Amino acid sequence: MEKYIELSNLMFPEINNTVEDLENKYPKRNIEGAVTRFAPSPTGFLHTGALFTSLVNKRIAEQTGGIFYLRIEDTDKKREVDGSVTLLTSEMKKFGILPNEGVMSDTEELGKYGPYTQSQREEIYKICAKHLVSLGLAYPCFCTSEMLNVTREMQEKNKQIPGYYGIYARCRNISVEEMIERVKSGENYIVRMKSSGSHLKKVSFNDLIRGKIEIAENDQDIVIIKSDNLPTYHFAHVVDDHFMRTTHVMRGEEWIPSVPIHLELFAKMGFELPKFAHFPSIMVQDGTSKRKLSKRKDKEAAVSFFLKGGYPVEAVIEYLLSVINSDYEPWRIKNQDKDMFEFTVRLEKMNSAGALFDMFKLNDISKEYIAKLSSKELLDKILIWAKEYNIEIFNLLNLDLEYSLKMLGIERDNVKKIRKDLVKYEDVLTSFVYFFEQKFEENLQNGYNFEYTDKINKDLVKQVLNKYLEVYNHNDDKELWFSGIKSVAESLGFCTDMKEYKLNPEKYIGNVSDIAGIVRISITNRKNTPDIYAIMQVLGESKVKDRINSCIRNI
RNA sequence: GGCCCAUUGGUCAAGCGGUUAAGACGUAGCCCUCUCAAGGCUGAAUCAUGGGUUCGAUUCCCGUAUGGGUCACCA
Repeated sequence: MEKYIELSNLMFPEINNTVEDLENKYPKRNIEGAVTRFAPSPTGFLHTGALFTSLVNKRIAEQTGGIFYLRIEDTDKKREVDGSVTLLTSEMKKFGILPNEGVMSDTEELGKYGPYTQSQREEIYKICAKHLVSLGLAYPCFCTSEMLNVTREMQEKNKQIPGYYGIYARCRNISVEEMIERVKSGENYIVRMKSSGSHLKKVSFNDLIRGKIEIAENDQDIVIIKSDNLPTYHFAHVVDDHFMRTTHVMRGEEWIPSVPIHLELFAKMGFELPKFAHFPSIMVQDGTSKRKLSKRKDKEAAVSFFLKGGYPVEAVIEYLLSVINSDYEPWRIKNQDKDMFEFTVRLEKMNSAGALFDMFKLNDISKEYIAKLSSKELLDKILIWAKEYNIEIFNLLNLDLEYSLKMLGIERDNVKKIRKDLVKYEDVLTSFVYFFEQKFEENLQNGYNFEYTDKINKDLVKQVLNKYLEVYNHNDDKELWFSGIKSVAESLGFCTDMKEYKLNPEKYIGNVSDIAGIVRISITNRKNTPDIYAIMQVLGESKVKDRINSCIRNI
């Protein structure tokens, strides 16, 4: 026993504090609610799956009146990408899932359980590693990576379970005396946990989503401190989640296979076990099979994809909510006016199979969301978005804010008949090009979109437009406006009654909708638009007349 | 390959031993209509497979298949 203590002092001479000191420094939290966390590696942008994970963690904490904190897991210095923390936190902020403790930005940290960046917690891990060594539960391993590779290859060749365990765990059987000698002599080493498990025995734990999960015990002497003096994920997870007093460890399902390691580590450290929940992955269709959403292959894997395109962040969150608990949608339909966060997320209702990312569904939720906004709210949101992501749209809308507001207000007043053609903010440009003079003219470079037929030829179109100009009165209300269209139709031999036209099409040149269509194209150069009367009202009398006249001249 | 997790329409999924197997997205048709969108109505489409257990299995158990995950001094 004393030899182990000697060894631990030799390995960690600079460490004087004990686990007990840590227990005192980071006392149990005095709150009822769940303490949850999101613990990404700073390897780049915020992944859509990570957004999903942090959303659940945040909701569970908030619903129970707990704490949701952000911890940065930067123990792999090779993979670290500069600026990640700034990106990660700013993207979380945009989606409204900022933590209430931990890393808040690259320069700011909140809370008494820090530091919340793992590379700054070296001493804490060392205290814990030293503790294990002093108890004979961890030991220095002098094996080189070359030796490890040779062993692994041999094991694979012989169809044995690869890894550092049993007889292959060469350094676990070195006598303490020899360990002391070799450490003293300055030999390089890393620290491994001395496993006492057997893969022939099973351990089980309760997963909040999946229920009881039974897996073989861990029997590997896994590395806890690497040669760069930083801990491995497993060790850092156990130490941090204990001393940050996490109550619910909720992460991706890729962690399930390593839970036995964590279980053993918690036990060896004498720490109380947190609750576990493992989320299914968000999948994507790839040919005939599905696979995990991939950073490299899938544009929708990065949350910046939604930000850039101008998906309302609320819509993305609502979509994710509907993936988390499919009863979110019926709830939403019933509770139109409620905030989406009034919906209670239930882990046990979460499906444990991976769900395909459904762009159609997102689009639908997004349309629905935008449709519910007032034109003022919409304009404000688009402006905020455009200022950062699409300066052209920003400038166009700013040309005349009153005008932009009226434009967005078209067919937005009638709740039952509201338009849903905007999926994302970016779409204003394609949907409403013809409202912007310059854009409209650019579009005209390719000519007008008239489709001439035997009956409706260029001359007739001109005739229609000339006649229409005669009856056009900008102050007409919608009904009068339509009778104007009808009168043009009648005078040129077009039918004004749709049913009649359908019955006897041969009697007429065309019907009113052809007349309206001609006017529509002359003003917007589009075959399909929202209510043409409303468009004319927004454009204003002079612009309407200019466009019709210009059309007559140029076709 | 070992181990783990999963499997209800094209997609997300309700269901938790007896149901005409919900709903939403998508899709098809019709209606409405100045076009489109929206809206309304209607339709097509699902329990992976083989064994058990049971009076009765989508539901419980076992095998098979398929898909996913994981087996590092990465997280």
